[in-house]
Amino acid sequence: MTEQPESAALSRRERQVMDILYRRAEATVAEIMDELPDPPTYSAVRSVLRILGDKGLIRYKEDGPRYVYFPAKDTEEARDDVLAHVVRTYFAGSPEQAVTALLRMSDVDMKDADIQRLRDTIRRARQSGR
Amino acid sequence: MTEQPESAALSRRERQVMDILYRRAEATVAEIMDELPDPPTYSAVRSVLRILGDKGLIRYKEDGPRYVYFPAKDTEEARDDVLAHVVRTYFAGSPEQAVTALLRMSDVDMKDADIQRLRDTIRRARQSGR
DNA sequence: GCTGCACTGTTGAAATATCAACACAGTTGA
DNA sequence: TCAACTGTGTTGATATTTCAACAGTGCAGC
Repeated sequence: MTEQPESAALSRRERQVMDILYRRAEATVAEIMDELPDPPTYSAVRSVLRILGDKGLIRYKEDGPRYVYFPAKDTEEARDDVLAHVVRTYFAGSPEQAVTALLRMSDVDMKDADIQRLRDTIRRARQSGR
Repeated sequence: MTEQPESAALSRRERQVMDILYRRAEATVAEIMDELPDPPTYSAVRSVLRILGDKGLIRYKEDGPRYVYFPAKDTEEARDDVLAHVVRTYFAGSPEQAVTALLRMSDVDMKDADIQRLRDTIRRARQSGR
């Protein structure tokens, strides 16, 4: 069996909430509720937040009368984790392929020549770097 | 509320199975079972596969006496979808930032000058493309 | 033809996730 | 002060997910 990152163990709602928190960096219950698909009640959102807190994935600070929630893991670490997972799952472990896909996706009109140049750049960096 | 891709609607086990299928391209029930964390029984895995089939996310072909399952969506489309989600959720919608993180993470050891050149390449391609 | 084996098909129980209701606390403004 | 409002804390019902048991099918070897 292959070890999965903890994020893989999240339920549907838990994941939705974590995504919102990573996207916004922080959010109140009301804000989270607004962004959730098929928004449940305030109480339901708070249940999910309590569970995420129990799992150590989020924390909160007080902002006057209310709580502001944010991911416990810092952004950079979360980014590395998710990229590692995506590269391994969808790109056969090849970051270079992922980069190429990102560029193609983010700029449809990029010329093939540009992509080729980029690949060369990466390849050169690799060879000199190691 | 923000629209979520269908993958966001998957349960925990469903997502784990889909990840395995994307990573391996295809797999039998036994293979999936082997790779699942806390592997349940054969029957349990098949239940998940049936649900994924009902949702139209996977298909199967017959290989002699057994089924071989594979994602219904083709790999490239799945890659684009997952990258789009990651970029939006973790990189403030900036593919360029994602590329930089990928390169840094992947031990490419690119020089700053290389990264800068890469950025210029992307920027130029964007401007001319639009 | 049997028997054992390796599968799939289906059903319903058990575990978990999801959700809402309600009680309670602090703040604000009349 | 007190009523309305906006929060949190907790509990338990409901819905979904997860799982295993068992029946049925086809095939290989004796």
